[in-house]
Amino acid sequence: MNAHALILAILNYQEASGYEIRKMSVEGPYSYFVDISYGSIYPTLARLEAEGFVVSRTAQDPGKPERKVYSITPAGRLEFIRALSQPPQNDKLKSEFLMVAMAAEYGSPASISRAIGERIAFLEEERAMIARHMDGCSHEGTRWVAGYGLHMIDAGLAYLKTNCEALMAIAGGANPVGKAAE
Amino acid sequence: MNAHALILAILNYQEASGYEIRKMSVEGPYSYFVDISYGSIYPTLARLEAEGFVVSRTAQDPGKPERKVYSITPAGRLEFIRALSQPPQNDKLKSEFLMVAMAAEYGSPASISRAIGERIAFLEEERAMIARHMDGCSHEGTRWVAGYGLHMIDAGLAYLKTNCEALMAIAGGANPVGKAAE
DNA sequence: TAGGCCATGTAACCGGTTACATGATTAG
DNA sequence: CTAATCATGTAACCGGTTACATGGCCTA
Repeated sequence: MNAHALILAILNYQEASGYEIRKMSVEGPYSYFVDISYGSIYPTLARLEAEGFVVSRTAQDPGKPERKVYSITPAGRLEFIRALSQPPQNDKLKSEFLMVAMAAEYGSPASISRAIGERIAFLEEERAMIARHMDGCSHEGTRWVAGYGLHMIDAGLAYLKTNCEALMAIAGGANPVGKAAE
Repeated sequence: MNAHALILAILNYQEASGYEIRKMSVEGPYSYFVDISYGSIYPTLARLEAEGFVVSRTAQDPGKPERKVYSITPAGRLEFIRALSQPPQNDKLKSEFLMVAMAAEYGSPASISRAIGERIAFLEEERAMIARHMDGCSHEGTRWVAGYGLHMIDAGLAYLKTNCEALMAIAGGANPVGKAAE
């Protein structure tokens, strides 16, 4: 899922400015499984417009800077569907937490406990965000995906809560720094 | 988790050649949450050696090409622990499947059903791989992480199996191509 | 009046992938 | 004889991030 396809996907359902697209990818319903920043949004929007997949108009709300609101064209919708119909790549998970957990023996119980605590806090925050998006949203596909997200986050939280002591016990083992420096 | 830290993490537990490191990141116990290819492994190994974090020796097994086996140095271990002690970044999930699911209304029931089927197959394969790594492995951190992986995969499979009909029902709705091209 | 949010955009950089080049050995 | 696996490495490219530049409005 590159910027190209993601932006098309968003604009397929609503028109938006670059700023709003970025917000959606960070705080919005897409944030669970995508990520994108200004540095790729604005150039991509310009390219999509040059290719005829989106068009822009300027909008001005009183007391706010001028916005460039992009909307998808018929060609863009076709392109979106084309992108959708390609066999999806397998999910890619990048987790530093799991790396840290794997090497728990090199952390102190305190640092591991902090890492777990922070992770639980993060997951609960994310859960709340998804739940917030879910009610008030009537789009079925979005609700299905949000349901998936909630389910997975709950599973993660459950594992963390029932196994945090086990992980801290690993951390409490030998003196790893000494071991590492031997 | 960049190549630098990942390679250090692997070499912290065992010596390995670039080829083996790549295998581990694709088929091995690390594959669940990292990914890396030759094009970044070999240059990174060279850099790590120049920096004194790893050393290499050449090994030759009869009937096989010569290998360059890398092992971590005390400085490398310190560097590994340093990397570990930095606050872990939040997980990043990239999922094209979820994007496709979200836009299920633009797919046919058949294509959605195929996507779900392929995903289930993939998850089951991954599950088997993790389970395979888990027994026969006595390293506690690895087992904890593998347990996490199994737990999450099971959660994903459960959601998919109980909600696949719902998703296909979305796909079976309107005539999306006509809608898209209108 | 300082900081935060709105809003757009660029340039430098970076981490990584893809594809290629090379070559030996083994199994079918 | 062919394909697969083992094994190392490079070069071109790419997608993306980070940091910067700019500026107006609103709130504390």
